[in-house]
Amino acid sequence: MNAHEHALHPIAQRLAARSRLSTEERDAILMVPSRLERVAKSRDIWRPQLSESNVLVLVSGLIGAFRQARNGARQITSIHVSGDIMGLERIMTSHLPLGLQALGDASFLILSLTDLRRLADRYPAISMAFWRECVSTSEIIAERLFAIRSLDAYSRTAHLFCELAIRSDAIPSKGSNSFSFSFGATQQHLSDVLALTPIHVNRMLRELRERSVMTLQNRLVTIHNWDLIQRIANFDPAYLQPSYNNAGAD
Amino acid sequence: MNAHEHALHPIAQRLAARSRLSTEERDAILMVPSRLERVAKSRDIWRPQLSESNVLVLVSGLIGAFRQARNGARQITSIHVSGDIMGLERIMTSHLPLGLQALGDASFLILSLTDLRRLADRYPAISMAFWRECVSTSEIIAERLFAIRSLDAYSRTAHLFCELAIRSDAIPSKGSNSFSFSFGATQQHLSDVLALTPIHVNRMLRELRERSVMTLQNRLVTIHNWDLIQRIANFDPAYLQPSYNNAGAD
DNA sequence: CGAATGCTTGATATGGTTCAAATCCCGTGG
DNA sequence: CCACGGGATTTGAACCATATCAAGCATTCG
Repeated sequence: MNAHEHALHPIAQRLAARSRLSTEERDAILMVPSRLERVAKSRDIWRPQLSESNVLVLVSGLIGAFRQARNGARQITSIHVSGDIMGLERIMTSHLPLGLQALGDASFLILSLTDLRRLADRYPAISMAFWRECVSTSEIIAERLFAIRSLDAYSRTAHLFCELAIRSDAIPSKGSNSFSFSFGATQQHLSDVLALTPIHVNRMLRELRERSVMTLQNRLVTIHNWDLIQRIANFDPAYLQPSYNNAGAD
Repeated sequence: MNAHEHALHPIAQRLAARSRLSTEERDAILMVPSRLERVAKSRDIWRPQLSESNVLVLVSGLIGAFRQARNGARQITSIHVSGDIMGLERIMTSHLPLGLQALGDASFLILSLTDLRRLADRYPAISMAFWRECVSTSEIIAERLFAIRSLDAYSRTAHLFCELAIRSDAIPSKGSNSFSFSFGATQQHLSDVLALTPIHVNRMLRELRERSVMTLQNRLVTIHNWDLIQRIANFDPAYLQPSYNNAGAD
């Protein structure tokens, strides 16, 4: 096993988890060259309006995908957790106004768009797997839009953590009602995701803490009562359902 | 030319406009059976949580894609205009919580998911074209999320009509600053898209009218000053850029 | 140990909501 | 052709969730 094969585990793993891939296809993915990069502290990785020809795979930490208004105000459209593939839509449409911002420390793989396009051209199953990834990202954004509209600040905050708990694979298989996962973003970042002021985010977190729903401290989220927080958030994990494996059949 | 070929023009046209398709591929699309359906007046077409095995192509009128909370509150995540393909993501992931609602009178084609899957399996270029459609829909949702967060009610309303003007193909090629397009939805519907009360939507429309920016009356939107409304909306059409044609090259 | 960054709290302001009600508009049936 | 009815639009007034402004406190890190 060479360095690349090892380094690429994340993307192959992600695709294989959600789509059925043959050994040949899996190997083809492992052959794609990549380079690991790290950022310490929150920092912009991509600016919107910048034509980029790379795709990123998050290895550790959190990255926010954002859009930016002329006045500098940001909306983070989705928080990415490790294993997520970012910028894949560019295979279809280059020049999208997408920005990426590390939320805390992060490390990620950089792959070339050209390589991935070649891969998609050659292996239809991989192309499908990519497509499925894009749909999944899109669902997350749609659900956030929904949450921002119809939930008040308290439920909205709860909703985000419900989503992250599942996407970070933090739910214990045992029906335990309490568990933890790491979360390195600041309250400022949270406010960019939730469409709230940092001040108000702080108050909502306090309330969640005081009501023994969940705590966020030391970059660690602890859910005290999984049933309760889901009820508060009006949360229905359907939209996160790991996609089904076969594209050809029902 | 048989009935089906005629009926399917919309979908073939849309795909061909954004992706390069061979004659064979185009013909294959035209062969897919479809059925035309109409609804008079606003009405739900699909309920979320309903597992549907169809894809819809809007022929005339407007259809809103929505999510619904348990308390009945709706967020319309995007308004579809004629030519749009709805529910295509289901090729990849069935069982998505998507609802569709006619906004006013509408007519649309119904195609079977199975047929389209077969098509995608057989013709990689068509599969790519589908994928591109999904990315494009997803961009529209992301931009709406952004608008709801960072624009106030007035700009937000303007923003929606900027988007619709372009998507409805209403912008005159001549650099004229004023033009019209039809828009059959009610202010109630608008409030579901904009994340505002119907009352407030009404006020924003009044303000736009009084300031000679645009008018909405008799199911017709008239933009009086295209430059101005774009400035008010902070609108940058980049995200609607008809996608580029070749997936294989930069 | 000092500086920076993030967190927390209080006081005040406001954009948009909510509730209530009048008016307009258009299709329908007499 | 007119009267009727019901949805859609418009307006007013009071209220509230969240923003804004201001300031002090806690951590972390160089």
